[in-house]
Amino acid sequence: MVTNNLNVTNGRTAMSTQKIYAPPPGTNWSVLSSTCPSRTSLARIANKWTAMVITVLEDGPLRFGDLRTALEGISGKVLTDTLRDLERDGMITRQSYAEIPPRVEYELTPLGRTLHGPLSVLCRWAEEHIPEVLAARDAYDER
Amino acid sequence: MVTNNLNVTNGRTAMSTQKIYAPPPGTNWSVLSSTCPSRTSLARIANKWTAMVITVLEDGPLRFGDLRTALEGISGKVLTDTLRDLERDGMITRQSYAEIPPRVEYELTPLGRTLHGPLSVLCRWAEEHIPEVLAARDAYDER
DNA sequence: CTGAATCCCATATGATACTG
DNA sequence: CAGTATCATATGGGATTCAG
Repeated sequence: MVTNNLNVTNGRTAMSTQKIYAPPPGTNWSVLSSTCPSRTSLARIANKWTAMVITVLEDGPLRFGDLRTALEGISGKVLTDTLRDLERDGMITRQSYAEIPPRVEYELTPLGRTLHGPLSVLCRWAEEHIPEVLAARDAYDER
Repeated sequence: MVTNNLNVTNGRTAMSTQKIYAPPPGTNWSVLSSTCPSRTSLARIANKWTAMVITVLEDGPLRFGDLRTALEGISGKVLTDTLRDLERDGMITRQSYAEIPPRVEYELTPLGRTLHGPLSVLCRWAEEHIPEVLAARDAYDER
């Protein structure tokens, strides 16, 4: 199941969006506030699989199996859950074709595309700084 | 306990770092590869609490209690675990003062500081796009 | 055969009580 | 104050089974 692990009362319609999410007077209304809905959003995007999915989808739509191959090692369930969460949050679209064998394609939405830059930066950071991180781990564990 | 949830054989010393993490010939050696150590790194940084901790620490060292206050809603245990993981990976330093009452300060390392930009971008993205995300959720759930 | 739901376990996270 | 210990629960994730 796709659960919403967040301690926030959902807003209602898209129309009233701006009003609902305005900070109460005198409140620091940021991702740091436990009552701010943006935390739900941060939890979704600051996530290992999300980062990889968005990064991989940049080059165009991919079907389920291709994503699974690209994201070496992800299980079917986790990929399904991740994709559904991303679809729900408006980051990707899901296009199912009535064919045999079945074909389902996932594609970045404009919103999702705005996330690609930031997330790919993160992926690159991870790749570029492994040596330093692993060295730090070695040093730390040696004590 | 602080666990390492990763499927990677640790490298050995900092000296041999460059050799060990060179990709086997013909391999796409990226964060997408399940055998690439950078995944361990990505898992740590692409994380809700990590993003918030690094973001908050940018303005200078903070002590445990201040961090806990700033990161509204985090439990002591989780904050401890998160900080220890970040320290192990060389992102922050921990300075303990022999005073009563005790004082412990956490500070970004140069390595950690290189992460601040990318992660704060993510936090800001979350803050700026909540309306769109919540609207998308509304639309999705309405079906 | 592809995509995804189900079952089940490991881990992550959180609340609470306790200590130097 | 800054943790640790313990316990309870939520979530992540893999193996398997199911559906079209």
